[in-house]
Amino acid sequence: MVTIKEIAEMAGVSRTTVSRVLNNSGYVSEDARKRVEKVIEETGYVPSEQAKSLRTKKTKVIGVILPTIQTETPSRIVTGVGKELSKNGYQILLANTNLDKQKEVDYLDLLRLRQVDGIILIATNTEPKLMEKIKEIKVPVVIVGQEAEDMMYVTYDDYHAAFDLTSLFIERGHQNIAFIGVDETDRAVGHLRKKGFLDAMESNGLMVEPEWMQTGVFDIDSGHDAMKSILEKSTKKPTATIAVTDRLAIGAMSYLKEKGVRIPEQMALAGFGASEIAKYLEPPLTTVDYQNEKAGEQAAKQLLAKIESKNYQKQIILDYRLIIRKSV
Amino acid sequence: MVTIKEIAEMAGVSRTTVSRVLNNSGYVSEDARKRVEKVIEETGYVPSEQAKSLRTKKTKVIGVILPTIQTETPSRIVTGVGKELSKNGYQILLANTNLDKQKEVDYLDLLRLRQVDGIILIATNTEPKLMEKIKEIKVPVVIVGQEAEDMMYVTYDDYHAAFDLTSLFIERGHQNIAFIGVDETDRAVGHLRKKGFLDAMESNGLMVEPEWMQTGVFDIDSGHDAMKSILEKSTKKPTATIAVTDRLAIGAMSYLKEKGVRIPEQMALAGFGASEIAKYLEPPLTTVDYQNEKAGEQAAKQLLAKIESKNYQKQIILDYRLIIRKSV
DNA sequence: TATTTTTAGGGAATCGATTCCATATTGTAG
DNA sequence: CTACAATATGGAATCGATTCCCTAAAAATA
Repeated sequence: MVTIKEIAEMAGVSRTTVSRVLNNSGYVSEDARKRVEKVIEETGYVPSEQAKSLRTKKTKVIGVILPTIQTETPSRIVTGVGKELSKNGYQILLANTNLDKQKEVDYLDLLRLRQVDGIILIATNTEPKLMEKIKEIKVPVVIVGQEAEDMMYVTYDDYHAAFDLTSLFIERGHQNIAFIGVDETDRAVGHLRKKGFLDAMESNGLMVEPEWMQTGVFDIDSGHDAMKSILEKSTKKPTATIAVTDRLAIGAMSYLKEKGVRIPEQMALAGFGASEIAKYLEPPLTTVDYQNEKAGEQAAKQLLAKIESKNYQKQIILDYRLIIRKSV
Repeated sequence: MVTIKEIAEMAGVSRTTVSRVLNNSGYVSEDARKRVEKVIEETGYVPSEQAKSLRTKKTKVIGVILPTIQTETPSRIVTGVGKELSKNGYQILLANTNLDKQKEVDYLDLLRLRQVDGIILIATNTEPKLMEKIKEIKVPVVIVGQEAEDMMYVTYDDYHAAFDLTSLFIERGHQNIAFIGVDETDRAVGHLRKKGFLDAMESNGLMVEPEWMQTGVFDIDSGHDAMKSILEKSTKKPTATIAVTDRLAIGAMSYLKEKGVRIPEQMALAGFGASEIAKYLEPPLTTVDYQNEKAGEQAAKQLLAKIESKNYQKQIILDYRLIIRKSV
């Protein structure tokens, strides 16, 4: 591996001059510049990022913390982040928590030690422990998917998306609507989507039976089980169900099919997340598209702007789009 | 950020001694060690990875090159890689090619410049340009998902998996079997799975009409289109179809449903990859499970062994498992 | 007791860049 | 013809660790 020192010797100049050519800074004569450039060309020299970052305190690496890489939402976000970063010569250091909340906190520390220039946190919660750590580490952090006071974030309008989706069901004549949610420590998915649903129901003067409100985790089976609970436990049967993720909806759908319940005639169904498969289900699933890739791009863009001390938007709430298919 | 120099001053020793305590090397008196440890404890000092790697030429970072993060196979592999690496204090630098072959080559260079200790390449091909670059960069590289002479790799027994799956259809009485493949530059998925299929057919004395062999790309729609071609173009109609990925199978399934073709009565169907959704399709899809996460773990394990000059297995071919469901 | 070996610890070089500061040369305004 | 600014370049310090080499004291051996 050739170093700046050797380039300097070969070009008959000092390391300083080579550095000036590299960084386009200071005064360098046309003659010297040519010689240095020629040697660089010939040797294929590329400066060591290690050495550079030791001196400059910049690594051109962004840490990305995510709960799992195996579901579509985070994958798409990372794709967006990656595209934007690579355009700007940055790279991603990946930290996968495998859904372990404690690790979200731990990785913040670890990434700081790795001297990343910034962190993108695809968050599952906004608990105080996590928020405090973010403030403590003094590395710019952008949260994706959750709102949090004082923080930089890019998120979705979960409340209104849920409100609109519920309104759609109501417009189509449904009065008894069930809801499959997740734990409310996930403010975005757990709390806001539920609130949007409940407010839409209330503002239309509709009641929600407690048995219609079920809670699952982020997998298909738990959607299946939730649907089962809804149908078995409720006395008044709902005619529609909203699940807060497509996977929960898919699980619900599989239970309905097992029981021979026709969709949407006997039970309308919708999810969130515009998963690829939704379109190919039978019937195709109504869902909400959040443009996760764009969220990732935005997060990266704002983070880089902040890092490079340019103007940036601290908080972004992205739009959503209902994709209405045959399941309603 | 506190440095080794400050720790040395606070503990009343030289940087050398602090370094010795840190690395458990050389002679340090019990007394001095205690003092240094106390100061480290109090300050929460952690040595800079930058500085360390500048000197030692080790970064404890592994580059992972993948074609996309949005499909299950690479995601699972990365999950496995991540688990194994983090156990050993290594981290992942992610390079997403977004299916651009040229970038596979480019990223090898880029990761080398970042001084990664090793690279895991989730490969889509084994073209000479790529293989040459791997040899050129002199960083240990493990290929996942493809076989390649002289290289380190972890892959699957694609040939026999396809052979067995085809045999299963034949055992169940199918004689006319269609095949939805992909481009053969992807040796594993394109070539070997096709060869396994053809050899199984041949060894049972079965003919394959050219119209039964369709080629798609790695998405659902192209499975749909391939199925369409098969049914529209063939004169003798197949009674079963094998698709080389579950997504292609899902596409094929959606076409069949559109046309009211019953599965498996009129057309049996199977895919590869054990995608999560396969189980919830209607009918549940028969598929081949490759244990991708394990492949990722193995790749990481062997790579680290190589890096740390321990014994390692250069080439690993992992087992597979047929998951037989109602679609056959 | 003399000599060798082990233990302990520091000084300084090193890794590969950037950058401050000093110096030399050339150009330009007064 | 000065004086001063602009241009051009290099020496050396710096970033934060590791590590080679050297010295000194303590312990073991002759």
